[in-house]
Amino acid sequence: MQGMTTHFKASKALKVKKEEGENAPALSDDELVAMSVRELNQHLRGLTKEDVVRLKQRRRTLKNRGYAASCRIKRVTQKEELERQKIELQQEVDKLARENASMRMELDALRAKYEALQCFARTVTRGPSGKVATTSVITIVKSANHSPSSAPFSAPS
Amino acid sequence: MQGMTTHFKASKALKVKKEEGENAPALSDDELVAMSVRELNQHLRGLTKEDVVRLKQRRRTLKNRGYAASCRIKRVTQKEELERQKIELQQEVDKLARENASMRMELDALRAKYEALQCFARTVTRGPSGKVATTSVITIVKSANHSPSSAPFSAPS
DNA sequence: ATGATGAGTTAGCAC
DNA sequence: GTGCTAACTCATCAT
Repeated sequence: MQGMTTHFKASKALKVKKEEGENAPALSDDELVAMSVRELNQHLRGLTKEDVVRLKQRRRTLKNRGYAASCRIKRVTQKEELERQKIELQQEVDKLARENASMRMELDALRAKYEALQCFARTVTRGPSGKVATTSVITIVKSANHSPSSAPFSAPS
Repeated sequence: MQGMTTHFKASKALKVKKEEGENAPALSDDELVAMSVRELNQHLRGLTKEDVVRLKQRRRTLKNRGYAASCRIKRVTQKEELERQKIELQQEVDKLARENASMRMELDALRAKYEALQCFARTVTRGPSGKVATTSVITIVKSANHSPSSAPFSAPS
């Protein structure tokens, strides 16, 4: 709109101090925006009504510039946060899916082991002559059990 | 200047103010921004160099206004998309977690059933006198099996 | 008064 | 030239 305050960062230009006869302290943007209301009022003494209004408006504009920057930062932060959470959830999905697959295999293996043992139990309970049954269940168990840690049951001594 | 209305294939209708000696068609913003370059050049005939520049600049500004709007729409759309995906992933996590818990219970139940059967198999194979063993495994099975569909194994008839 | 945000403007990049 | 986007300004709302 009006060609004012282009984006240059005046960093503490203290060329003109608060000397006595000087009424224009030439406040930098940083100084003006960081000033408290009470400090501002001290700088406002001896200025025309128009200058007061102009200075206050400049302060407001500078503040707004900062608010706009915060707003943009907040926006990108929230977006990054969403993306972070999304990745986190995706990892959790992967982890649970892996656990799930692993458990499914374990379940299948156990079911197989169980059915093998069930088969053996049937033969044993049906035919009381246990010698052949014992031999056959050992064979079944060796083919069904893939984990060496847990034998389906102790072989009879 | 007003006699060249032979090109009626122009997209927008010719407005008023074309009759008098005024050669400013008073393009609306919508017309100007929707115009093709070729159409624009036709409207540029007989204008000052300054007016040409001004009109082109106005067109650019109007275009930019539209771009800014698209940019904002895109921004909120992407954010909504992220939130949608996040909800979707959360639902998937919940579903997998439920499946997981269910399978864990199934696994525990099966392990218990298996151990009961294993126990029974040991007693049967160790002591060949099968009468007491048969009775005891039936008792164990009744306490460990919670699903009525699958009995651990058929009770001996 | 202060802070936040939608919309419009400008500068500047990429194609 | 066209489209996009960061930064800025302004209007407007809420506190």
